[in-house]
Amino acid sequence: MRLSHYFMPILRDDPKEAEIVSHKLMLRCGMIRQEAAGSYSWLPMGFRVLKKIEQIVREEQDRAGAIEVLMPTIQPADLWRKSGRYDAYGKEMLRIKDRHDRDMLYGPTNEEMITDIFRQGVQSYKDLPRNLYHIQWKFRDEVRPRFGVMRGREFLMKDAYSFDVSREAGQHSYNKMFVSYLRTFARMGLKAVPMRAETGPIGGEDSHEFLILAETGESGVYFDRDFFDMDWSAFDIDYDDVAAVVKVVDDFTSKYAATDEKHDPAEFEKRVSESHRLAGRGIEVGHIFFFGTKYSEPLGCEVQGPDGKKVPVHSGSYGIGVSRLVGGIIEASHDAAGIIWPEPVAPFKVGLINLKVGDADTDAACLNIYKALEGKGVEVLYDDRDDRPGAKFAVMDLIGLPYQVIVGPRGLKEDKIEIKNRKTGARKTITVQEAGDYRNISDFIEY
RNA sequence: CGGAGUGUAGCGCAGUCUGGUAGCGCACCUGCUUCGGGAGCAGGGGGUCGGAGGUUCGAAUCCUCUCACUCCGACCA
Repeated sequence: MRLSHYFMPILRDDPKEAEIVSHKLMLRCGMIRQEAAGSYSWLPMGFRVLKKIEQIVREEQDRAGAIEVLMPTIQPADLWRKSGRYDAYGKEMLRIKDRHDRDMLYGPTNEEMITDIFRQGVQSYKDLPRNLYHIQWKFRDEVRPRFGVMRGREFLMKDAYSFDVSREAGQHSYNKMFVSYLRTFARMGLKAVPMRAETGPIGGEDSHEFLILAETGESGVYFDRDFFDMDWSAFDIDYDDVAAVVKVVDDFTSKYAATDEKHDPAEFEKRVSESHRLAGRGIEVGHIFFFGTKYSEPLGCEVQGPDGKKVPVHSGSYGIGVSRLVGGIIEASHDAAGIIWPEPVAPFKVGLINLKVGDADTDAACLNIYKALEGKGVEVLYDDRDDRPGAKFAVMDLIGLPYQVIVGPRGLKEDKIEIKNRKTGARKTITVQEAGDYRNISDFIEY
């Protein structure tokens, strides 16, 4: 993409309304624009990141055996009247009437609907287990939205719902989601620590929150520093291997980790040596629940067992805050100059900086590099605007693409171009010859 | 939902107390000089002051109502 043709309204100063760093940076980079309290338009830069995160979530859900569906944002109230939650949900639920004066609502969640879908489609234990998920916009009319996309009213969320024939099978479904969450967040460059959570008003038998560390997190967290030394990437696991899945879950739940709600200082001191005790703040990016039959019994969500009798299914629900993750990743990965995107979610991999637009040699070199990278499938944002070098550097650092390829007349005189790693600041210089007249430039960009 | 505050140019703000017909910085446009870490000079365009009503010869400024947004608290992915 050529920057001269792109839509990326950069702000030089922090907008007044933004409190936290991710909100400021997202506005300054032109990733989002606020349309109403807690409701945002996603501009091209932000949209690209959102889509990448969504896709990683999708791939890992699929890999763990979940099946994607899509349910509407606008739901009939009747469904919620049946579950008794239409009145219970309160003002957080946005209620709407259609032209026939029927009560509708903008879904704050889809539990009722997915349960209905499941009941209609599954009658026999032979059809279990199943895990259905969707990635959809939801609306909760929060009293006080804030922190940009971290706590908006409209937000993109992945919800999965598992249905199993027995407690043991349900636990395995829960464990699979647990492991898939580790994989999902690790792929985004995050260490999301699983912490035992209050099941809260939703209730159920088991629940874990996944939190990433950030100063602006909404929860206090206490955990064993061993988490940082664990291998977060080696879960190339066979999800059907029950024992292997259990082992990973056990590994990650054996260490102490708790939010302030569940924190027990005495236990913390007992289980974790002083030098390993870490305390900080965390942002919740995922939350999983195992309900058992808590909901299926009252809702009559049953299947016919081998003996012909109806048995309530064991269910679980699993959420990931997709839009929230955009802000969360920035909170966890930025510096004074701007965002530092982890490569898998970066809007572009490479920022190509033409330091002297209009200089024939520089223009030609940049164009060659641009074409070579695009030809190799490397996403590149080419700053071909007629602007001063300093401004270009500042903008490129601000938007935080992982690598910058810097080309100017001064370097080209010696047949040299420069590659900078945004995260480490490391720079290396390569010659045009080394890059095979730019054709192999992608080989020199570290991945 | 309680408390506090703010709405003036794309962004950040001054002007409001003490009414006289809107200003600054950045951004933007033109030209010249500059050009490896947010350049300099000169010239220029853009707002009717959140909205409605009222007071007044005259309202960004005073009064009434209203809408929106922000912050603190309680709540929450």
